[in-house]
Amino acid sequence: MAEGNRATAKTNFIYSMIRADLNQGILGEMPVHTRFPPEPNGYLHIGHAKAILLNYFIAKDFKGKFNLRFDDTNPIKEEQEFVDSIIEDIRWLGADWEERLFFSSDYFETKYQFALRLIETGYAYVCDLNPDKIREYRGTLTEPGRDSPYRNRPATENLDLFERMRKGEFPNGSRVLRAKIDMTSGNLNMRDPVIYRILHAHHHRTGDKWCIYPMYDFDHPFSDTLEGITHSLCSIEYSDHRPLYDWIVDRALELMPEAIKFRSRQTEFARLSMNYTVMSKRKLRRLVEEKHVDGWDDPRLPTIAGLRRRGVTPEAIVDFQERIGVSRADSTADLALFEHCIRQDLEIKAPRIMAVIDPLKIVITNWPVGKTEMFEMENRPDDEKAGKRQVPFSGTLFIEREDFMEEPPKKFFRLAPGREVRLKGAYIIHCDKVFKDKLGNITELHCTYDPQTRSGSDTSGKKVKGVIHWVAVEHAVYASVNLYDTLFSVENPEEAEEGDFTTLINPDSLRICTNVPIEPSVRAALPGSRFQFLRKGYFYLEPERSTAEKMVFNRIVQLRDSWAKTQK
RNA sequence: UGGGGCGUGGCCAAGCGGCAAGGCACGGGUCUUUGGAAUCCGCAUUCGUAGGUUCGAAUCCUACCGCCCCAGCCA
Repeated sequence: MAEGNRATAKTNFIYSMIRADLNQGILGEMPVHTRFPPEPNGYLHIGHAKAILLNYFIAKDFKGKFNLRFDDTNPIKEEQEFVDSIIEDIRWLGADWEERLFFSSDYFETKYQFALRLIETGYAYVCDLNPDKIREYRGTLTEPGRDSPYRNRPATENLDLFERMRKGEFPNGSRVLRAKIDMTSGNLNMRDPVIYRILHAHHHRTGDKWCIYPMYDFDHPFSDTLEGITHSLCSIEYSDHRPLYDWIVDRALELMPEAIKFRSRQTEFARLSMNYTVMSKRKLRRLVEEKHVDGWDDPRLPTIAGLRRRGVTPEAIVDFQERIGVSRADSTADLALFEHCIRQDLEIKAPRIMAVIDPLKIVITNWPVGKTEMFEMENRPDDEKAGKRQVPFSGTLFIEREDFMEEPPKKFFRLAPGREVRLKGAYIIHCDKVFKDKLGNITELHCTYDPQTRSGSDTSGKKVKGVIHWVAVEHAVYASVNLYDTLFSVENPEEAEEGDFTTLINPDSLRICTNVPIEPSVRAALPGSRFQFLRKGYFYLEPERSTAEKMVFNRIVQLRDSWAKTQK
């Protein structure tokens, strides 16, 4: 999609809605303004990336603004550590909030003033019911609730009580401030929702200044109006909260118009699910805490930190986000689509290099002893500008164990006794002899090369179907390679019972190969760079864990493998 | 038995009364010194089901079915 056309070309329901809003002029002079409102109580995952990028690109496409605002209204669960990691992740994704980094807690005083006005005008009251009683009075899904006995407390008394709540005169849980709406509403959220609670807790930003904290339903819409958020996007489960959102916005417009920049509105969209992984915070936390994975940034996790450590690029995530689309229907994105996006991005970025994951030694018996020949190989097919590199070839080589079969099935184009293959960029070899240990394991192959088949100047006229990669033994650099696969072996681990979902973990989700021979040009690789190991996949030179002595590569994604498919 | 949503091919997703976009996946061909990439072709007579309105319905109406969310002083 051409840049600049996105605002008019995108067909999802949110873009359509914004276009309609613009056409009807309901934004007035306001720019389209979105925000991402994370609670700093955990790590971000790819589902959050969908929301972040959706909000960010809407602002960008409509030449509007995008805010980052931390929803930090519950000091018990929130920590600065998460603020830092969230900022790092969003920045890495490329969503730019410019100078608009905010915290809900920035507005605590204004919110308190707003609450005071709600009380003065009879829209809110202090309720002394304890949590159990509040629940009891709320009724059930099918039965209406009953009015709290404190519902008609005089405003002056409410004001006094609320001010004393702020001063810290009452213990946690003893009283709350409630909006006076409708205890018989079919929507539980409208049955006089609690909007302030007493919490004697240290807040990561405001310290001990407050001992009452606003609830999400009160806080969020009000913060949106203060920031001039025109389109407040959230996930489907908040649909039921929309009437309350509107109620708060309307009260703000009515009682505190001087502080309000816009009559913000909420729009919900379906959150992202993906197969072969879990996204729920509880399950992710268990995986980390029970050490099923190596921390929040384990490359098998769908966390942004995990994807980054695995080597996935932000561009691939953006592409994925664009392709999955946005709607209100529950949906599960296919891992295959994500992998496609990753490959497509790396296909044009990653230089090729040869590495042999599971080495089998071969000896070229007619190769002059001690001779090394250099071959010039392209860093990227289809792109000469990517340059070339020198790759040494000699008489003892490693090839991939799976590229040889003693008794090849039909359609197997690689090496087998008496058969020929081309060693990529070098010569065609013929397999003469197979050596085995006493257990019958193949230990070595003896082959002969055909001098006339030199790559680029082949005069033999030979045509071989198979081309395999290789590494010269005496020139190899040995690295550690982490082969990652899906963390779960079933498509929908999220549907499993919380109690036993860990039994669904894929036992082969990580295979560590500690001595993988790689062609010597890898020595020049910069930490954080990505390569395509020819025929094997895309790999990331992990900067954090690589040392001067040993490079550590993570497999980002495998190449498509139509041979593996035909084998099935 | 309350309220709010959603149902278009295996997975996403356009479509908004004029006769089913696109992507991924899948199947097949071409090309290829990556069984990669590229490229071409195929892939829903049908839109949860049943009725109705209409010359004409995925789109409008009615009923039914299925799935998801809501009873935190979490967000």
